[in-house]
Amino acid sequence: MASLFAKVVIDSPLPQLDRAFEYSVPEALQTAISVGSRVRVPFGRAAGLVDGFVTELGDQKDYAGTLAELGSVTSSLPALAPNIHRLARAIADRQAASLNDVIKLAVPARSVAVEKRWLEANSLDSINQPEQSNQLQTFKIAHLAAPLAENNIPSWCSNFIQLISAQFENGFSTIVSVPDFRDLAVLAKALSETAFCGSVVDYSASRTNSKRYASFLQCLSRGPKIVIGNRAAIYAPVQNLGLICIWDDGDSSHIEPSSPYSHTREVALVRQSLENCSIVFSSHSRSLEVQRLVEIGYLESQTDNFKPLIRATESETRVDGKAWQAIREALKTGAVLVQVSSKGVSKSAYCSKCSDRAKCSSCNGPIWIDNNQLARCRWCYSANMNFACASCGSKTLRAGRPGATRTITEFGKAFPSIQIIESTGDQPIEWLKAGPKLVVSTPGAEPRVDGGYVSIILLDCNDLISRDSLRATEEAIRVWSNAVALMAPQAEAMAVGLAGPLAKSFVNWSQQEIASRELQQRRELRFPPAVRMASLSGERDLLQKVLDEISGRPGVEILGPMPLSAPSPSSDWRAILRFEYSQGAALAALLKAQVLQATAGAKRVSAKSGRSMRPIKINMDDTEVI
DNA sequence: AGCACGCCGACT
DNA sequence: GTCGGCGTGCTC
Repeated sequence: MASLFAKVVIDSPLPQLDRAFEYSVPEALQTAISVGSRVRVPFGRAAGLVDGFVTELGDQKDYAGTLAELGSVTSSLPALAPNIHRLARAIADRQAASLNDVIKLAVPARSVAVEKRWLEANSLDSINQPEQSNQLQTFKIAHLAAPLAENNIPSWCSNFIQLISAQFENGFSTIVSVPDFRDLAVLAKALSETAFCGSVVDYSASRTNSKRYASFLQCLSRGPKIVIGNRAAIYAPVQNLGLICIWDDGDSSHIEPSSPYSHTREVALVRQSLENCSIVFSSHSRSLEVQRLVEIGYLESQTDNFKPLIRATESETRVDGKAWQAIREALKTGAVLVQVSSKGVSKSAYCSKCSDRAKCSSCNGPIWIDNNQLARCRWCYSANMNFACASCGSKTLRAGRPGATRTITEFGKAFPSIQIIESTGDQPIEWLKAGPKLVVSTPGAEPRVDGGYVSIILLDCNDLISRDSLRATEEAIRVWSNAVALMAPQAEAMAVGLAGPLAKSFVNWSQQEIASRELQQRRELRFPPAVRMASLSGERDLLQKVLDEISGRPGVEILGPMPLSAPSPSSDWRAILRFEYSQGAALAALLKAQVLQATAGAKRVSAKSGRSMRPIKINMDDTEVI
């Protein structure tokens, strides 16, 4: 038998091992091995074997030295398909993370029993092969979905199903990623009534390991699939991908909370370009990232022609007369939703005259009132002693207002005979039957009600837009819009305490205009997504060492570093890097190399001091910092 | 991460 | 003369 060589990626969190190692494949293993197989190999001076995936097979070796022999083939199954390997590599590079960080998201743990059962029904050569022929004309769309449902199927679902159907009939698969399990339930139900319901793969999170592995294998079996799930679904190993659908990309559940800190939207865009498929971002309001892609001509904007009935009332009291009246009227016929902002303590500073968010005089970062009552920038840590408002010139600050603390008891007193239901993030209610009832809910936890709410009251509007985040307006519009989408067709929504141009645009459902205006502001202030912002955090000296190597790079601005909590020798520090999109790839590579070098040299320092050494954390798109 | 290689201080 | 300290570097 001819000689065979395998390149293997090792399962290790170490960034210095983030590359392929080459092994010779002993004759006995040559028939079992394929690209993507799980294998075990000898590595370094470790006593046993370590796990890895085969990424390449060939009859020539590249490595100049002597090769070790591959230890064993755990499973012939191509668990790391070439397209998923390419995607994972690209995401790791973009996020300055390791391939293994991404593989952990993309490839579920193996379940021997599930795999055995699958192999009995599907032979290995029945696995779909990639094909690019007969692809429908591709499209890249940003879709503003009507806040409407017909027969309890939201318009965004029907729209997705139409697109999925065209792909399916042509033999191509679709991946749909949604942020919320309620959205997933709605979509799954709508899909269950289609002709292709048998090809739907539930790829959702929060299931047992064996179920996840079963769904993973289902994606590999013959025929087009419709994969629906949360973040991880974007890595589903389908081999004939025609379309990616992303619902509500503004929802922060689309962000991976640990390394590689990727966003489903960005992973989707990378996969779309690698596999040359179509992509649709659909939502009720538009995220500024998608709006940017529209404005640079990458996505084509599409808007459903429907305008919900919305009134905005300027009000000093939390629930004004008009709102009471609307609730009372609506309760005669059906369910009423009252959206309240969740309680919270705010430390951000505002101009006391015009209520604009206070911004740092040197870098435009958000100003907070720290524990010593000093107005400090959250980004560059400079003290803003001589604050002057950028909008009105006023020189006085005020701390943000604390969240409202009213309870639903006041509604109970006002409507003693009515059923009152509370739904919050901690204890969400999912579905309700139609009929008179008052539902009080925090944003994102609104129960769905059969036939829709007959009235929706958005309270605390002003609180929501003055939250401790520069994304507050974008997020407020998103949660209001998603609430409005739960209304019955002829119903009316009321936004209490909302005034000015934002109120006007929202009432007119001018979603694109709102996003466009907000994005223009971000451009002027050089905030994401007009630019990108990465955060680097870790031990102060180490961090400084890395920053020294980055400083002076064109197109990259360093803000900080500053302590993350009260300064102490052990507390972590954080610096923010503001950079242009064009700098992304080079900066990620540089950061990864520099962090590796700095932490390698620092090992002995921390060994002497007795402190355990934590590596520097790189988040290439930290949305928390704004 | 492990683990060995390598070059300077107190022991049979 | 050597045992062992941990700083350095590599792992196909």
